[in-house]
Amino acid sequence: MTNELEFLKAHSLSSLVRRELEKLILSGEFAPGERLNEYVLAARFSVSRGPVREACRALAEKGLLDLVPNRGVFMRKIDEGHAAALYDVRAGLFASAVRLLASRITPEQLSALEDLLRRMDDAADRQSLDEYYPLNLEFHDSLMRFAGNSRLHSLYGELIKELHLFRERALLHDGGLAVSNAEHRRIVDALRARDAAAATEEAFNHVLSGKARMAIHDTHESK
Amino acid sequence: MTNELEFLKAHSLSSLVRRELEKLILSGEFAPGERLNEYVLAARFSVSRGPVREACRALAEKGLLDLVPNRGVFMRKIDEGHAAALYDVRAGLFASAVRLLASRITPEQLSALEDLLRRMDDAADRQSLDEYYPLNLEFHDSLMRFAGNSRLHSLYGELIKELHLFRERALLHDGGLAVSNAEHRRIVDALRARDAAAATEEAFNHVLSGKARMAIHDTHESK
DNA sequence: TTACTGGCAACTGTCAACAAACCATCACGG
DNA sequence: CCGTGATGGTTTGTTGACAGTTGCCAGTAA
Repeated sequence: MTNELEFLKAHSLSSLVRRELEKLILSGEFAPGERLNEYVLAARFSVSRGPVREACRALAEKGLLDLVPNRGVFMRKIDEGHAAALYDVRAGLFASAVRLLASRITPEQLSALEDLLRRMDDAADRQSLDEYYPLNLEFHDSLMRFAGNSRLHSLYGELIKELHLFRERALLHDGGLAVSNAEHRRIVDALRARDAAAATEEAFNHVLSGKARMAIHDTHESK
Repeated sequence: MTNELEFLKAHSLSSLVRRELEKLILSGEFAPGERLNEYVLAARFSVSRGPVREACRALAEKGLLDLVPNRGVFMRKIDEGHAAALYDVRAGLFASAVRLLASRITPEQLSALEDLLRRMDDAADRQSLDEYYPLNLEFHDSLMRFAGNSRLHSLYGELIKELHLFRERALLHDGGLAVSNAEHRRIVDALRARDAAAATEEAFNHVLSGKARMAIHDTHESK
């Protein structure tokens, strides 16, 4: 039995609302560009508008919501250009984590990654995106965690959440699974060899390949 | 004459307080770990506690303040471990920007960078940290801007602000100026050659050299 | 029909007050 | 003398209400 009172004492109402609202957003409850009514949200969570406002401000700061003065909060609408930019940032963070990890990876971490590789191979053989997807997520998250830099890890997680807002196309088309996992394997191989430069390169290109697989075109920011 | 009403209409009180509070924080007005009284801040800015709370939440989200439930907001205290981690993230973002820039840099951008290099050389010759420091800042900022990814740029800026909280030691000791600028030059050389891999490597190592110059030890996160 | 104006409804921005939590002080008992 | 528990003041968390702004819509004139 989880004691909810204990949870309430540790976290304030604002943070609870924030967590709940974030879940709603990521679950696709609201359409992109849709306006969120503070009053309605407050009623939905049975709190006053204060905590709702604070939660919205926090989520806007994280990039999940747009804030327009005197107009309200809107679901962030991510276009191709933004998604492409986010992918580039993500590639940089991922490559950086892999680079750090190359010099300090342990045998246990290596075997954990190799285990994930095998399971992803199985899923790819079966063309099962439903199996592959969570494993892929865990693979990336493990790498970030192993890098031993919590800030890097959390930054990456926020980026992933933000990218979830952009879901216009399928994440991977069937043929991509094997290709994607082959890239994973090259990263792990470089890590095992403790070749920081090669691992960095493979990691960076892996994310950029993912961007290409999503058919996101690089609209170079004009301004 | 700047019309202040126009400014007030565009930005809400919360955002004004936030901006002002950020300036205070970065100017070193408060000691690390010091507690900020919401009521006092509200009185100082002649507003109610609401906007102050929202501003504090936003700044806490950005990593400048610590938020403890039922206790209040505290100046973020950055220890060596955190600073080291931030430097690693910064290295990743910087290297990533340089990598992106390598394939699209224009002659105008190159000559702008080279101009900064020359001026930094002058400052280094004169051992003038006061001249060198802003130029160094502008050099890094220009690179991030030229990369053409606004998200990368703003993320980097926030990281720099956060690192400002850690000011226990001098930024560069005299001998470091020439060394630092030599690294800058290698980055620009690689960019001119459009050698993405080399530029990435130089950029990453430049930031890590900066970390070493600050004598920040790498306390590998235990957990 | 189209463009403009005035009023209306809804919503956000801000404030002041209430309730709960925390910290320090001090009295009391072992 | 030290540990324990009560007590008061201070500060945060939350609420409800008020004021200002925005966008919509009807109505009128060209």
